[in-house]
Amino acid sequence: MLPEPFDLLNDSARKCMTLAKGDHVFHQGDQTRGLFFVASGAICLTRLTEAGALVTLHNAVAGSMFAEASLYSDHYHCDAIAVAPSKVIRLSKSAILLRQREDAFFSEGITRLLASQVQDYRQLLTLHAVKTANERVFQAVASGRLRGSVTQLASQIGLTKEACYRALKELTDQGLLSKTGRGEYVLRQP
Amino acid sequence: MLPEPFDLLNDSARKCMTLAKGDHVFHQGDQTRGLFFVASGAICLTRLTEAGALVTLHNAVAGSMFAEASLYSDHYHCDAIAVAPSKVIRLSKSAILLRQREDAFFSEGITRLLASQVQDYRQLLTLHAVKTANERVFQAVASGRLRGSVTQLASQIGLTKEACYRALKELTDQGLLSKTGRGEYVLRQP
DNA sequence: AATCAAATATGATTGAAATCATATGTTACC
DNA sequence: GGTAACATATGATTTCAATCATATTTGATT
Repeated sequence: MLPEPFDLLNDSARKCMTLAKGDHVFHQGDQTRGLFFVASGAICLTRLTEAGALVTLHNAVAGSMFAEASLYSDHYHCDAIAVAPSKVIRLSKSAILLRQREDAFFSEGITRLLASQVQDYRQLLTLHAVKTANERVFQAVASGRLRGSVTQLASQIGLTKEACYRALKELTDQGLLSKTGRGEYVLRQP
Repeated sequence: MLPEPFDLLNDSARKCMTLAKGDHVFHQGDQTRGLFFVASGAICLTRLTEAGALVTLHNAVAGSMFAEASLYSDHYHCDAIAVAPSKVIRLSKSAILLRQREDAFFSEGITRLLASQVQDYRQLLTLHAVKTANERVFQAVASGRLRGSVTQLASQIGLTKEACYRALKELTDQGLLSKTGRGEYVLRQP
């Protein structure tokens, strides 16, 4: 359930929390107690800047983590609020830092996880820079991003679901994509 | 010049390379020799997918790094090509992996760097999801992204420079931003 | 001082995707 | 078996940012 290498941590390092919509996971300024995995629901991270503006930093959805950087600071620098009924797992900061010092394999696992997240986010940003909907959807499919629903793809790549459906249709008409029996889209082999 | 913790590496672990536009830093499939820092110019990372489509993974600009994840694989999984005359510094994979094993402070520095990159990319993606140009520019300024030129800001947040200039003007007219004597934009204090 | 490149700044026009609307198909659950 | 929720699908209309055009200002280079 937890992504590597956090699956290696024993149960005492994990604290499950059930949240109603609107509940805080933590507040800006709270002492850091660990990082989090979203088991279900969604968590929104917002920060009140010095100038008084509310800035959204991240919307963490089921299956993803948040507050990794809290490992290296004493206080959370944003609010984490459930935007839907959610379950999150807190991974103890002290347990992680201890394990990281004692277990090189675990430590490398964290670095590896973060490096692959960086890669993925960069690719997503690059994808967002593609101007036309057709080309964007094509690149997204080509890089294997269409696994869940079209709606999920749409929100990932910064288009509406309608625009995605239309692009998929046009790309199929142009022969760049083809649809399998099970309704999946794949690249057309030249 | 190099970001922490790579500034700690001694000279023998750094290899400077000067590239003409179009030169390859490495090819997909090459043995990994390290990760890279872009001193000047710009490097584009592209991958040829199994299905034969060319996907851009990242555009690395001056001051940023690329191929961090190559630390954990034997072969580069993309091409890195200079899109302008560039200087890059290669940081030796073996030196990094060795140092990482022997120096906990160095190892933590890498994790810290990657964690803050993850944070930053996430925030940028969140920013890209903001629908209107005015709100997007406001959030960008509120989170301190307007340091360089407006043109740089524009490409970061996925707008044209014209749209940015217009948004800055409208936000100023609305009293949400104000312009300092030196032409800098700051949040209007309420 | 002259020249060139880039940043700043706006106006006019266009176009592509968002929005709104609607219909059917598919699961899942009481 | 009914209905509620969501995914798929596509047409009509609107809107906002992209594009194109142009001018001034600033900064660097010779």
